[in-house]
Amino acid sequence: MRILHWFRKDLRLDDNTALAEAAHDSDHDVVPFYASDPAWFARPDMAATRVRFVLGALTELSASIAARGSKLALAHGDPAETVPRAARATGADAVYWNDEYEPALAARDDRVEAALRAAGVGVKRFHDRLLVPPGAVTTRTGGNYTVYTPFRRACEEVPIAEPHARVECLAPHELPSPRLATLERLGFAEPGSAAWPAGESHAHRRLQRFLGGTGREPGAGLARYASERDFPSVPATSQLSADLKFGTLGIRRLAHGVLAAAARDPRLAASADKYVQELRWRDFFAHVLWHHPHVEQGAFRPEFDRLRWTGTDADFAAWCEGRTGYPIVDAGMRELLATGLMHNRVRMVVASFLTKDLLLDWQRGERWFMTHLVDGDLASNNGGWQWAAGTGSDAAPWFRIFNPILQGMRFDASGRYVRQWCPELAKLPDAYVHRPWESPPLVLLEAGVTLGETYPLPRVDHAERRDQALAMYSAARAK
DNA sequence: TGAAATGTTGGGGCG
DNA sequence: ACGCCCCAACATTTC
Repeated sequence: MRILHWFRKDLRLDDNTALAEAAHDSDHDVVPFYASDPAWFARPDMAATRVRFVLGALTELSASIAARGSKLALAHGDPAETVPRAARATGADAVYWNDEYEPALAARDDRVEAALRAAGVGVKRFHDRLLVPPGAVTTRTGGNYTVYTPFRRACEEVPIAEPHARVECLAPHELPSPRLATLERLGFAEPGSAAWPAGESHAHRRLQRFLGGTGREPGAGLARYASERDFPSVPATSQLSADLKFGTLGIRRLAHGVLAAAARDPRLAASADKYVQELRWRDFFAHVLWHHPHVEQGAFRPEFDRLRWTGTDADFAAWCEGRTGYPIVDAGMRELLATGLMHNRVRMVVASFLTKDLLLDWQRGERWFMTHLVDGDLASNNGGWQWAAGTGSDAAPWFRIFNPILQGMRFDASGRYVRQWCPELAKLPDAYVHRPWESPPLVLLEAGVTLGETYPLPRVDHAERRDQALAMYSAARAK
């Protein structure tokens, strides 16, 4: 029996559920196939940095498949046509793939499955990308969880599956394996951010570095995760979000890697526990989107669709470009443009600032993030924004408003992060680096800062906007 | 996975 | 010695 494995956002040979099952069921007669879907590239919020990441991951995948005596078959077009065509051309009895849970992708996959079945080709779909698939945990009354903590507790009762072995044996075949398209051919300009080394080997390298396996970076990553993951200038995070997004790393490989590291060194236990909890937020938001697809269009709680946002386009532009005059906010927004990532603590700060200081619709921020994040994921990004805006299922209370100065002083006390991304403030003393406008004129002079020229004056008064935001939210709830 | 406003307590200065 | 006030430190409530 021959099986076509349809690669999608699982661009790896290791710990790949559908691929491993296909290798098993077919006795290693697996044809590897990637269908590039024009609808995906054409999404209005698609980011060039993500397209580039996918192309990089495909390049490596294609090479490692070639090294195993096969080749990655490629087709460009609607998968409902290209997948059945590829199955027919290669004489496959069945097509296997790992499921996606975004409503549009799930609907597309249903169409592909129907087309395959109509053509007499079998289909098997697998859960792969989450620790716990949607629908696998239910509340006592049979509903789905909308609050994180009970969700997490329920998920903790479900054992994390063992990673699947890397598939080493793939079948030779006659399907076309054209050269990969380039960014330009796909209609994207080279992004301004530096490229993330993409592909399975880079993902594993990042994982090993996070776990401290190289030994070259003492105290790197996991060892500091529990205590320092909230400090944006400290490299205590895994940097694996894009690898999880595009499947260059399997979630079981990651989770078991972290847990095994903690088993070897008990000092890592707290960090490992915390890290898995953060992975469960990713699961949580995927489940919320699956069960409540309306969150893609608006607030989880409909009363918050009535919020009357009063911020201006000029405010939005200042936020996007990192010139609000609040250093921690500007640093984060510039990090996003320069790297395609932003530290999670800072994501919360800039999201609070957009909604509650600039009084701008969280959906504008959501879209901006999607068009610039290399790890941009509908469920996680939407969930994060709804959390910050207070409109979500298990959101921060709407009246929880971050003070960007206090957040800066608490999580970037040394100012290292702000100085990295706002170098024009580098010479300001720690005491003023998060509030340059309160700096004595002489101190500004010595630091070479001219407010309004070398660095913006604060665009809004935080205390004032805080009151306005509270009034805005109260009004929406009262109606 | 806040922050600000408000309330309470207790030590010390001082008449 | 005593009461009063101030205010820092901490706790609680409110947004």
